[in-house]
Amino acid sequence: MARPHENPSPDAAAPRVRRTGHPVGGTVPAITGAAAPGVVPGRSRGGSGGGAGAVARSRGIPPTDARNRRISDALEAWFAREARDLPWRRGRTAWSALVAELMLQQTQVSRVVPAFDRFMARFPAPADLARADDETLLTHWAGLGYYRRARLLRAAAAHIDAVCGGTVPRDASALRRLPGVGRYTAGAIASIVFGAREAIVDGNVTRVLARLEARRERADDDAGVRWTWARAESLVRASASPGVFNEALMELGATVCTRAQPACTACPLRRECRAAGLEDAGAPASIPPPKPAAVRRPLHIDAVAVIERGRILLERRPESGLWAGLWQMPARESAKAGGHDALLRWTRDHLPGWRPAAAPLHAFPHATTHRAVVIRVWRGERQATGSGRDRVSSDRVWQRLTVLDERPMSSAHRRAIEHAVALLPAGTRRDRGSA
DNA sequence: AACGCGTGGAC
DNA sequence: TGTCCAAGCGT
Repeated sequence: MARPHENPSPDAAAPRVRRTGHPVGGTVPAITGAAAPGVVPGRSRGGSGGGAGAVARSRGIPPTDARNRRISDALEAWFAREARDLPWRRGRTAWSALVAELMLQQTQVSRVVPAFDRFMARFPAPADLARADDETLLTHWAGLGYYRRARLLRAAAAHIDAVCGGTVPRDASALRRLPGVGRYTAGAIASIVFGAREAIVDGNVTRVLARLEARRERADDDAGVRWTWARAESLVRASASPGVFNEALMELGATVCTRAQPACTACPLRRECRAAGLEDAGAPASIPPPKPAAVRRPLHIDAVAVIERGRILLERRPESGLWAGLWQMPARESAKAGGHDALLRWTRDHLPGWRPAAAPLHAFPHATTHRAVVIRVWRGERQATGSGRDRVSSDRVWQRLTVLDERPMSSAHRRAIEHAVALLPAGTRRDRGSA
């Protein structure tokens, strides 16, 4: 796991530092070691430092400031005790953090855990990823969804390799110039890896802060987003260690202040939480209100399983759109369900020499965020057209069934193929040597 | 600036 | 079971 090159994280071990019962308001040991070179100064903590802070204290700290400090102290102390042991928190470097953050965009931790170490082992430095071909790249991203992120990460790696001398930038503004790195990701890396006093807002933070201040409205719109970022910024200004605070805020949302059943009795912010004090029963769980259901457009996919001598015919999807660049069985796609006749016409044009069997082998639904997909799998039958070897266009391949996992595919299409192979006669599955 | 982009956990 | 949504970003 040691990744000795480039950007060792100053506070990689921060959550694990000894916190022998420091009460809220005490100084935070060691994690301020994140105040390494290049850190945005921000507010210094704990001491009786001169300047405006001391003046403010002598006149009485504004309530919001005191509250912000209580919140950030309690949260950081909680995180020091309760932080989960996650792969990207071990031996963290800026590169490993960048990989983790891209993978974690709109993706749950449990999905990323198995993929992360494989990816890092294959691409230990930006230069390794910058040179990767599509197949290798997407294979290592398989199952994570939102495959465009993989290409953006590769583009970021290429930028780092070519423009930044192989080193991940330190500033949020420089990080934001990397493909795939937006406001959240830049702030996360700048703060968590480099200790910069940058705020972050993700889904967890949005929910936690709305509950903390009993802000009942959804924060999707412009005003809501502005409010959330402003609140996050005021808290990170008060925090002892911005990176620890930011990670703790997300962790709280992921493990305690969850969407449906928040564990308020276990929450370190219970005393500060304004939703917890609301009259209506179960108030925190009702914030924010659910978003109205989005319409899912139907998509019907009729895939033809063309299998011979232990090989299956695969085609590559277009470079943009759904499942961009991934492999699948030759398939007809349409907004409305088509019958056998429609598929037969389609195969005449797109799959000469083959035709679909009379009835599908299998059919199953698959939902994406915006689509209600129905996939039907048909067995491909030889047409008696006599000619020799089929012409296979450049974006199609005969793929050996024994090494199917070499081809990056969506989960949906991989499942379709597994069904097809399982249901076919054993003879067609057998590999009869080379050819 | 609204929309497209995957997959599966949780309830 | 259907529904919401998760360490968002690019266009």
